[in-house]
Amino acid sequence: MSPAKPSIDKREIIFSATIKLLAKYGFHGFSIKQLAEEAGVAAGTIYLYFKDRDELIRELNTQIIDDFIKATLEGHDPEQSIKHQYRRMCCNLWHFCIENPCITHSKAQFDHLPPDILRSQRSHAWVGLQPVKNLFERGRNTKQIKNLSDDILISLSFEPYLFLSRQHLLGLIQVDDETLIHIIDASWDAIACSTATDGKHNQE
Amino acid sequence: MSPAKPSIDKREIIFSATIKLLAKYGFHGFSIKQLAEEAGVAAGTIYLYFKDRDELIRELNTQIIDDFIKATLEGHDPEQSIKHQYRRMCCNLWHFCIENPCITHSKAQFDHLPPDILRSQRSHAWVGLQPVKNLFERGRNTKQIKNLSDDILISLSFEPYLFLSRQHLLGLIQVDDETLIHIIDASWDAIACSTATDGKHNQE
DNA sequence: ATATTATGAATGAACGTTCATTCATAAAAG
DNA sequence: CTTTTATGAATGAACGTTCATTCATAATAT
Repeated sequence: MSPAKPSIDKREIIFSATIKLLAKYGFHGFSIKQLAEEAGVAAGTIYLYFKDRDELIRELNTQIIDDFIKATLEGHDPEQSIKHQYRRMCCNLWHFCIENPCITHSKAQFDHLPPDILRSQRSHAWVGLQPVKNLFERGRNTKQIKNLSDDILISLSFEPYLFLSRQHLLGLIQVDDETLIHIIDASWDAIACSTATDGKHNQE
Repeated sequence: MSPAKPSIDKREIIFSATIKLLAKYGFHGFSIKQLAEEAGVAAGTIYLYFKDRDELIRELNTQIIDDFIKATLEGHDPEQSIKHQYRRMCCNLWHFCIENPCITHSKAQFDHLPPDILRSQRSHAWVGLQPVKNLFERGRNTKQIKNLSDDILISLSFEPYLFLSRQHLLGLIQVDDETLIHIIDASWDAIACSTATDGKHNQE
């Protein structure tokens, strides 16, 4: 029907169409034909930008991880107090999730790929998460954060936001701004050393 | 090869073969033919026990949820202290996860099905989770647990164990018994009211 | 003109599902 | 105790569909 248009960022168009479809249907019912239709290109065009289906999925995965990390670290300032940095990150992560429903739901699809892919995905992610590692390290050294490994701290602190935001987006729960603050404080409690005074109230 | 036996638990055999394959390959690369091979039955046999592929998936999903809930609540005693009940549940959940790698990995596959299926899955789960609701309610009333909704408390407390156990099973992290205790305490901190003395040390 | 970009019909592999057939066992008949 | 008849669990080749991928052709850009 519509022949060769100028084309600038067909690649991006294909990416976002993929995200949209993955968010909507998951890997079930995701097909190149459907993707071509959603993206408004011919099936063959996709193969001009990606070697095959798997490469498309892998590269999208990498980009989504980078987007999440970038959003989470936005405005990061290592000079500030640890709890302040942490709160900022949580807030960033939460808002990125609810402002980008398709990305959030797509990401969930990628979380359970074959083990070997998960491994490379993981090592890639940790590179970008260096500021988080630094934050945790400093927190452990100053006895503000529990003496647990980075992975465990991540699982206890940031991971719940992904789960919660997905439920929020599905309309299964409601999280308003005030509740979010309480959730952030709660997740902080999970990783923080429970000294008598941890500054919970005087930093509000 | 193996002739027509009376057949008792072919259904169970098919179930566990499905779990095994889902854990290994995910929904990608899961096919009826492969399932038949893994289960040691003919492709057609599967359709004697399940209407179609989707029904198999749905019923397996329900059974897995029930297994998780049953395992988590094992030995549950509403008479004991809230923290004691909570610790028991966490411990149960963790051990069920690491003792049943295939179920744990399979479950992850189901977590991201189409929204309408997720809804019914969810409402089904909450029925079995009544003891957890009761625990949270009592905790909120006695100011031992933060005044947050059940969903949010679940996300902050139990959900991380699924994520952690998957990583543990993949060999990406190591969690020994001592670390587990610290994780349980940490997840308790997330949902517990942070009064000056919350009995962290005198209940050990 | 030539090079680049896009197309979508064509292809064959792989898929879920069906169904005519087999056969070990159970029931009935001798 | 045989022999005959009936059963339905199990089979796997075959079917129609859908899929990812290719490529000859066409459109646009340089």
